[in-house]
Amino acid sequence: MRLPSRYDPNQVEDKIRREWEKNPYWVCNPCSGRPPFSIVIPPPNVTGRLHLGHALNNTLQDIVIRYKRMDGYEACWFPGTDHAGIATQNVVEQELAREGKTRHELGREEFVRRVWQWKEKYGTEIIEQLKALGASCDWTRPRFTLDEGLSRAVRTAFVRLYEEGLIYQGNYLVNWCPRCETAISDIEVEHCEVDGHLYYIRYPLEEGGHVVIATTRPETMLGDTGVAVNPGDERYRHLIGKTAILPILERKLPIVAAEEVDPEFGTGVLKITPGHDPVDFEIGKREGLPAVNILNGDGTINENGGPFAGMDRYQAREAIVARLKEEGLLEKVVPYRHAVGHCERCGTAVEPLISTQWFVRMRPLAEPAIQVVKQGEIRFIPERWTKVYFEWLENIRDWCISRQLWWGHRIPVWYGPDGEAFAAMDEEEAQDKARTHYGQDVELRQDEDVLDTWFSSALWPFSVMGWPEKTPELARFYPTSLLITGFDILFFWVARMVMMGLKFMGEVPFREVYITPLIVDERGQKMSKSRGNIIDPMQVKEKQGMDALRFTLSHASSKGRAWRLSWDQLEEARNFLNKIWNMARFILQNSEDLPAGLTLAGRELAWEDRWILSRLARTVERVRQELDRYNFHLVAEALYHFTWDELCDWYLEVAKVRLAGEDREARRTCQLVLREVLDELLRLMHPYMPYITDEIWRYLGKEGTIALAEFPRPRPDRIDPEAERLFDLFRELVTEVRAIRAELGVPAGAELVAVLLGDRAVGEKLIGTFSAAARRLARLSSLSYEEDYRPPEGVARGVVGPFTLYLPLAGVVDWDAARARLHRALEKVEGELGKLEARLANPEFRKRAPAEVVAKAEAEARQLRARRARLIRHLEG
RNA sequence: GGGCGAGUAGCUCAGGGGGAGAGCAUCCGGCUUACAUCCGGAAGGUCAGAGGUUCAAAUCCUCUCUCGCCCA
Repeated sequence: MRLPSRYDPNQVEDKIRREWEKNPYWVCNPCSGRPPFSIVIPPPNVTGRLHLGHALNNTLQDIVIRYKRMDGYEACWFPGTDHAGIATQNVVEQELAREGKTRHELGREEFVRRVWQWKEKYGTEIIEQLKALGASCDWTRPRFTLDEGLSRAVRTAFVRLYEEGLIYQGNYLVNWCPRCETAISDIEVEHCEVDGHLYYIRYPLEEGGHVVIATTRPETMLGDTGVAVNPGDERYRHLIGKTAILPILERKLPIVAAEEVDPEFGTGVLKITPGHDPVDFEIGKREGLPAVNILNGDGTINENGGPFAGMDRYQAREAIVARLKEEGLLEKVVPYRHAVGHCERCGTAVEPLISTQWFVRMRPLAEPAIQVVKQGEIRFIPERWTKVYFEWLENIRDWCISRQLWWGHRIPVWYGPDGEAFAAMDEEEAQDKARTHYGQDVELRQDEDVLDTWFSSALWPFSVMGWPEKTPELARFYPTSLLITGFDILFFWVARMVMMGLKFMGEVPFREVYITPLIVDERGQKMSKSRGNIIDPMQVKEKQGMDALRFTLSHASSKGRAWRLSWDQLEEARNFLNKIWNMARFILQNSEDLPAGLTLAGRELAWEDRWILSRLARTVERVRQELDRYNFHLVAEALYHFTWDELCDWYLEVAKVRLAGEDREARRTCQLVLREVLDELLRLMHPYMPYITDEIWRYLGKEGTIALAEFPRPRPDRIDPEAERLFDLFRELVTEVRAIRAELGVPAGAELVAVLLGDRAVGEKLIGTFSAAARRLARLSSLSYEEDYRPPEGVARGVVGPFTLYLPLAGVVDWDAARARLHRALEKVEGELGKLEARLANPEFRKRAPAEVVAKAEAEARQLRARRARLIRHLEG
């Protein structure tokens, strides 16, 4: 068995992946007897390529699902993709634009066909990348939010909500994106601070004189139908009930009182534009002021804009300002920074616009969604997200679900000749309903609009399992066990799934929600194309491998909202993989001659065997515990520490003594322990680093994939404090010798004699057990315990636990350095002892602190005093 | 305006009542046949600041400062 001395993930990962794909390892069986554990994937957009956000949450999902699968659960991870209405339509429109065409030229049917083509071509790319990441989804059941079954789920949900009065149509002010030419929901609007201007405009009064009104959007004055002041504002109270004249258009504007007016803003007088401002819309409704729409869907001024009709909204702004200036009605313009809403998808400034849209009534759905979390039926991790969830749901507004797009679920509503609406599963059913309503057959036409993508996503946890059919999957795997996603879609998706799950399934969609942080670059900035700071997961795969990426990403589960990723960290993970590879290589090479069928049972273990098995048992416990708490980073740390600092740095080094020794049986025992530890450690690490562990697993001569092997179980019988104490002493001895050598400038090759003095029983046991190992690791020609030792001239002294260590070094060494070293050690001991003694001298401490804390402090103080005494003696000698 | 998060070694971050940890970087020494993607050693911190609670605070509470995010 010749393994390369460097681990090359590119050689391994694709090979293992093909192996996984040839076999039905991840296929789950809803009828097995195992306890179920299920996750639905946050469906990535079909427009997408895998980015680090995907890589992160899918790595974590995969870690959990692999863990549960190995631990005996029927673990099912449901995969799929999202049709992503606006985003996908946009990319296809861009493609058309390059051909010099628009979707309108193509027509709806042809355009939708183009999008499907696009989806077929690119929609699988991200799935391929997820597979490359190692995601062990049940790939035999991929779903797409626009496929036949899910479309049926969407129509079913819509019709039911409509029939219960939870969906309604209305003419309201919505957020309109003039570039996408569709309505979008409140949470699809991103507010960003923008440097603009505040324009102070004179509005003449009918009775003479004028009021000055400040606005950031002067073009909206074309839609003004009133003026408002705060009723408590002394300056303007006399104007209430009077009339102002709109400049340019000369419309009469009643002056009304409104509490909403902030006397501090601008001049304290507000123009009322019910057609283009949410606050004004409310005031207008209350005061009976008409709403005038001045905009076309593309952001140009419509026929209500008088002389400005046809201009773009920003052109119109300039033209209006120029005109006002001409007429002497512009008092001043001052720079002003304010928040402007932008379309989340395309970045265009959105316009509030009145239009007829479909809405979901949210209050009745939100209330139960709040309750289930309050009652603990769903738990957020980290817990603080619960509050964010509540705050949104408690202040929820109705959800605008219609979109003026062509790509998506067409709204299942048909209109009769008089505009009567019939929501139905299909046209036939709509006809039936219409017939009943009208008493005769009439011509129906279907609503042109499609539904917000998130409407279908909200049904995902049960629609992927076949709802509205009653399927075995639903019976077995709903509610799902866990959802892992980013906080950016807490409102868009998580909250809505809870509402819809409760509504249609009568049960929460998941028990736990793990919220991941956002990944940013090493300087803490968002990764973006424009910044050029993107780390591409597929590039990482090539350079360091997916296991390295996964291991690095698993560190992200800390407390913050943002987590910095750098190439340095990826390199660290790559080094770790190389370490694992070489550790395995060492074990394999040194146990090639191990006869099959030998086991550890009945063999007498060496102290170091007991130590490593004890450490491994503790690591297993820790890993299970932290995995169960989703402390992914602590698991990673435990794996790293055990593998590198305990197994490689100490156990393997000590094992070399027996491996190279004459004692055949001792050698066999050592080989068996090495194999045992490797076997168990690989299984323990598998969810984190599936490729390398599966590869090594095969070299161990195991059947099948490690992914279906048993996850290590707790072994309290292997925990061995006595072995740990003795081994710690051994490590301290070796470390002390090494430190003295290094600090005193002993040539690296020189072999030294070492003598220990102190507790006899322990000393003899230590040396009897670890003499050969200590000699090897500390480069000693001899190591002895002596009762009665008279140190010669030129001896270096050290302290090891309860022992004094002597290293005769005549002529080899820098004695000033030796003294300096002892001085530093003494200072450190005295510092620690001083603090400890002060604590112990405090009667309150003795009275109030737990007994074991006091006892521990006393023991430590004793040890420190002994250590100090020896150090002082050494300095004197 | 309201809320949340972060501030610990030069850098990236763990730790969250019993006295400070890792990786990288730095310095010194090593190709010791698993690994130089390595090995051994060292140096480096009044845990943002100020109060408080406690026998005991990086850790809990209050306030302040800096940065980031979310909601209005």
